[in-house]
Amino acid sequence: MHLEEVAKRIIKNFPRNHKEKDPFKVLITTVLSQRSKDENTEIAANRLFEKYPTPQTLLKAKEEDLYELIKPAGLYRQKAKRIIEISKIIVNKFSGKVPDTLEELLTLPGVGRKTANIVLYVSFSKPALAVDTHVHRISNRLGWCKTKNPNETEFALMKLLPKDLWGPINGSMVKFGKNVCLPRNPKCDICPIYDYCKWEGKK
DNA sequence: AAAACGGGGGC
DNA sequence: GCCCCAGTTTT
Repeated sequence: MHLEEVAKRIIKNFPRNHKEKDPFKVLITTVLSQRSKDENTEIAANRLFEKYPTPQTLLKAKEEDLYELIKPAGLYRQKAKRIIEISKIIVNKFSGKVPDTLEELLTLPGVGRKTANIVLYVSFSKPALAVDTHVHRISNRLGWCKTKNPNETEFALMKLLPKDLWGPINGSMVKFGKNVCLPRNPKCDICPIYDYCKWEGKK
């Protein structure tokens, strides 16, 4: 089976729907999600947006006030500082709109390639690969690439897959990574692409 | 390339 | 206590 067909099978088996598309909420939620579990991220994001739904409202927020709201996501001091700073830059430099290019997004504090690419794909429907540890690990396990870090994986996957698959395969791989292709004890017995995996460690 | 950053929650 | 968690920044 061709690599592209395997990718499509992953996408079919682990579909990912992004309900929220508002660029500001996607951006801030993704910053909150860094080094944090989904459930806790969601609690933090809901509490934050209930009080501060836009960058304009966040301009007046006190850092200490954000601590309590976003605490469940962890690293709350650092994140509170970044969220306020991001809001300032968006309002003052980008006329209140989240920028829609990789270069501009990367100028925001706490926004790296992974976070920027999520915004590009989810909110602006642009082809983008947000390569995190899951996508990195799985791409290498499958034998799609031999890369040292997520950055290299991003460029490897861009060459391997057509643009219209970048966003979908990314999200689906994360889901796959959390449900089946786990870092430590992968559930190879229920893996839908077991036959196409070149990993020596597979069981 | 590696270390620092710096916290909640589960076990 | 120790580990993981859709990372980013600094050294």
